[in-house]
Amino acid sequence: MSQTVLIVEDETKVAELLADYMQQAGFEAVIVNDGAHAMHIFDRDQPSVVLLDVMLPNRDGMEICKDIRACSNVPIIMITARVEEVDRLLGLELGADDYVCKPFSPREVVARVKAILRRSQNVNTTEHSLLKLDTTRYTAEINSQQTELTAIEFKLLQILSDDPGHIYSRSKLMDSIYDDHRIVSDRTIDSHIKKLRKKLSAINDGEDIIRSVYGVGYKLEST
Amino acid sequence: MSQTVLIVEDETKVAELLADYMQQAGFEAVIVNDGAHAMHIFDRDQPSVVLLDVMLPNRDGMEICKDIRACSNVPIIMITARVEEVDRLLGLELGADDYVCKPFSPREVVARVKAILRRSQNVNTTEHSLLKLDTTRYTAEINSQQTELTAIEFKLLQILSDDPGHIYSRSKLMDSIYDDHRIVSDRTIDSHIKKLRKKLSAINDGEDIIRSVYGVGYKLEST
DNA sequence: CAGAGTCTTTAGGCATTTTTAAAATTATCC
DNA sequence: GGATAATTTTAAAAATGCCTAAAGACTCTG
Repeated sequence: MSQTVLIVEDETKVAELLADYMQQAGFEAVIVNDGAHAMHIFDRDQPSVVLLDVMLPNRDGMEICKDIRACSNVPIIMITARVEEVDRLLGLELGADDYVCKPFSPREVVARVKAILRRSQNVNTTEHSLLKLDTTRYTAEINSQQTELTAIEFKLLQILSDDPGHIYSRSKLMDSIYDDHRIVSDRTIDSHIKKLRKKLSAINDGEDIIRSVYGVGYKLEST
Repeated sequence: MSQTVLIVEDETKVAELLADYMQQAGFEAVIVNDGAHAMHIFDRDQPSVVLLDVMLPNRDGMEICKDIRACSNVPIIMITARVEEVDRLLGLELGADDYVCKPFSPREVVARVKAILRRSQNVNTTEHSLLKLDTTRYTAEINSQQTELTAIEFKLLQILSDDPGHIYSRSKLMDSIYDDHRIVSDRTIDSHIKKLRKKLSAINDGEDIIRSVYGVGYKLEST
């Protein structure tokens, strides 16, 4: 059930670099290096996100963007060579969801892709009745009691609370926390979970809402 | 106590784009996509600025402008599709404070909004429970003790105090300080923060109201 | 163009967080 | 219930990010 990223980019090096990072992040990656074929592949593969270079041979990225928008609301991230161009593109109201400038950090692109997917999928996730997260403050609230979380603790909780009951493996949690594909020990996750549990119990009458599932991973109680 | 921008614009994409940028700049953004409801939302939310598209369904932007002017001096920025139209609008003396043409650069709009607020806030000082900022003097006051700030220090403090408790990343602070997309070292922000802290402590019994959040950024104490 | 003030960068020391490793506990399966 | 495998705890190591101070760069002003 892996999600597909369509990469429309003529520079092979760049395309493969992106593809590599996307795969590391758990996506399937499909590369098209020629504007003329982009729509065909798009129709065939029905990707979850499109990374679209503005400068392309045969067919301009902006045209492709419009064509996609004519038939789909799939998130589109435009890749452009210069910062100043972003403003111009924005003005054109092409309907892209985000913009990235070259030279970009692949990690950043992965982060944006994840962020966009999170946004577009958040629409139908129900909020955990008890738990509220404040992204601007990095705090968690249960029954109007608050606690401050570190960056990693917050992200971890954010993912778990995206879909309470869903069991996330340690490696999936790692992938979601780090935008680079760094490898850390499974025990690292345990360690963060432990700290999270401590902080959350403190504002929840000592009750633990994080459950470990033997041999699988962690989940949030799904009441 | 973040400031609100009311965006009256029927094209969803454009509205959301603007809202996004406004939020990045530390404002709250409210969107109305139908001229007929604009006044109602205006009364309800009491925005600090209004971005108003001229062409709207149901109710013309110019009429709305007049209605707002009938009951408020809030800054209004009109958005129009063609340059030539600006001249015509100017002739009508609608009472708008500024005009922007499509296709516009969102950054430019943000800059104009900030500029207008800077101007109009000259009169009333924004105040944190303890902290008062005087935009005309670039001074901060705590318990009737004052200190003078440099332009950058002042803007920095202004952003932080917009929403105490909100953690702003260094890059977000940079974006808010500079209207061009200039990139400076993260340490630069630290350096300004350091100077701010020194000046603020001096008028606050040595207490520091700026907190750093490891791996995230800075915030103002939110008591 | 010199001087003053402001802004930016640099680099070493310090603080916090993150990661690891190893021991203690708990769960699963037969 | 005993053997095995996974999780939790603990504590200490490693990594990362922050603070400071001082120096260099820049920008005004006269």
